[in-house]
Amino acid sequence: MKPLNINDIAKAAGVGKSTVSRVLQGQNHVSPDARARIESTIRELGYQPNMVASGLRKRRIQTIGLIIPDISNPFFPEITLGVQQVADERGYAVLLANSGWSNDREEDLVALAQRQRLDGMIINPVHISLAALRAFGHSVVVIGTRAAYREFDAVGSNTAESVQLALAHLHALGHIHILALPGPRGQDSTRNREAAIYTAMQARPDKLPQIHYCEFTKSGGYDAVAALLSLTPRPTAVLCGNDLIAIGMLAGLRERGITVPGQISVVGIDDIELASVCCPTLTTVHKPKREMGMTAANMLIDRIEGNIQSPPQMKKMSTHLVIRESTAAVGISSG
Amino acid sequence: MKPLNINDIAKAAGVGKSTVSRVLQGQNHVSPDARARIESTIRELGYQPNMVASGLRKRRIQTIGLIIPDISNPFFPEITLGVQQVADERGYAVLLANSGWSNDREEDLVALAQRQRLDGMIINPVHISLAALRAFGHSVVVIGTRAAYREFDAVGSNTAESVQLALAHLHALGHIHILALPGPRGQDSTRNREAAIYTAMQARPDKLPQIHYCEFTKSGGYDAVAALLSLTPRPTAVLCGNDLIAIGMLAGLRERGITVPGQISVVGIDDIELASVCCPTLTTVHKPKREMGMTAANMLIDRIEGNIQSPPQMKKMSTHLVIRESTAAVGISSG
DNA sequence: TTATACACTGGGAACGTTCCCAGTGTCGTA
DNA sequence: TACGACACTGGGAACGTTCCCAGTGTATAA
Repeated sequence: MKPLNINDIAKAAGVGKSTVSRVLQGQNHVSPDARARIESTIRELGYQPNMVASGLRKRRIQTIGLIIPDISNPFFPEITLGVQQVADERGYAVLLANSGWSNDREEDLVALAQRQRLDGMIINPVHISLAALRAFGHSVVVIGTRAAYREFDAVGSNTAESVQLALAHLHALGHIHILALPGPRGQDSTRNREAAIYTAMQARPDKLPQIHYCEFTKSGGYDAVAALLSLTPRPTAVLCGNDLIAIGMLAGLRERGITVPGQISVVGIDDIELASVCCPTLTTVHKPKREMGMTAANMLIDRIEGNIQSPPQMKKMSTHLVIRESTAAVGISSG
Repeated sequence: MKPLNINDIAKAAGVGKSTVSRVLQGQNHVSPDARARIESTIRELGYQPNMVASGLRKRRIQTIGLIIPDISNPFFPEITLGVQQVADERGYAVLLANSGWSNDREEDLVALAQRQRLDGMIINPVHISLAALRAFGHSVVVIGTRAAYREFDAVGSNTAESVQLALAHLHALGHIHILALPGPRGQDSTRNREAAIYTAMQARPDKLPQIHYCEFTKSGGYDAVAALLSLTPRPTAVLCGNDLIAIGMLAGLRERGITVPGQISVVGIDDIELASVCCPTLTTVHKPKREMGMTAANMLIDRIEGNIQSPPQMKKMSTHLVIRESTAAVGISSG
């Protein structure tokens, strides 16, 4: 009924519980004979050590938290896979939670992580306060490049570079009237993208893209079509804050019979798998999502295991442009 | 340095630790005065109870496991969201792990769940043995409708119905030469789909679809195009085991200049979000993924909390056909 | 021979909760 | 007044590990 414990094994193997514990932890100072006897007993009885008890004593539960906004956004499963792969290799389990872009949920989840005494946490923060994040009291790695969180380790993609690549591509194709959809108004990642736009356009401030705000979702992009069509002169290209927005926009444009890239070029950011399948296939800026997850997990576990005492560092992964069908040179007929 | 514990709170509030514990657990037999003092002390000092210690004593850690093959398959994030929503509402956290379709990983993960003393587990099994699943020793809910696991609670979609709907649709459009891609050879879910095909075709066993095996992935569908083209007479329609296969097939057909649905009709199963975005948009059988996840979580937590003592039950969620652009009546020119 | 080092061993305390139980006080009723 | 019922209280044992430490034995060096 009750699962076996270390004493049962000790008795069955005719040794003390300390010796069993040493074997479980792979320590020395155990005679080959005792070790063999213990190991075979464990196998025979199918004993699985209780990590809850061990966690209580060691203050290490071999589990990290991963808090993301929304696992159904295809950007995040890739991050998750990267995190899990490394966590797994290094002996950690991953507790996954979705904040649903809500501040309250984010703070609740961090409090939960604290109660669960997780060894560390990787979070893609949306609104959460520094105070709440500090209260966690263990190592934290932030996903994203937001200055507000600079006191924590972070891994993100180079937003400035992504936006720069996308805009340069559109400029090279002759696009001057551009609409930018950097994300929802008032969110940090939106501001990052806007800032990147200004930086990229320093040389020609007269040709700044128009800005329109929308959610980071398919329907956000879909709804933005109306805004696009109300502008005069009508933009010939759209720079979308992520691929989901771009895909929503493609759907909206198709519905209205506007051809892409014939009448309007569309470029996304992220390079989710969908981007290579939608119609037309999407020109976008590739982010190394899997690698970002792996890096985050490695940074976190290095901290947890004390391999790093240095000040917090931010790793910016580099990005590259993937040219597909959704962009083309600005045409003569555009109306 | 060291986090607060229940004794610190007891001392600060001038009561015994038992009383604090009672407040934390929302029990009676605490005077309003003491309760108020304790609650304000907790808030003031920012105390978060240690769920590891509590878990050790209560043998309940308020965490369930979710083991799926691959979170990057868009079918699973939806399941995950459903599970998490319910788990969250009912006070449980979710430990997520990917088996990567590997038997060894599956067994490792179940052993991990056992060591972590998770309260229960939801698993979409691929190959895992009953023995390994039984060894877990806590409640298990299986995702899928596979007979082998009938000793556990299960929630799945009605495969027979899905296949029946898809085939009926193709028949109604006049398709007789059909290729079916039920999944990878030798996997139970593949066999389920095949069985469903035979059942659906009982009335006209002479017109059984051709069968070709492939992975449940985009590239599985992509590679299957070659097999499709080698058949004579060439099938006019393809029934794909899931939407990813269908989308891979669409990509492969487009590359070879074969029009869909002009020359070949394609139908999928799952209705992932991608299906409404790809080109042409995909006719498919809708599965209530989110609801399946919610149901699984509710069944599991009911078991954990002992609300159900009844024999294992299987819930089959019903499905429905979503007709989009990828299917049409069989044409005159098909070569 | 003796001292020192070190591999090996097992018992007990500690981790932070929850639960059991025994003890106090108050109230209503016989 | 005496008594049971019951709200409230706090101390100690228990959950299953890990770590500390003291103790044994053996080999090596002086």
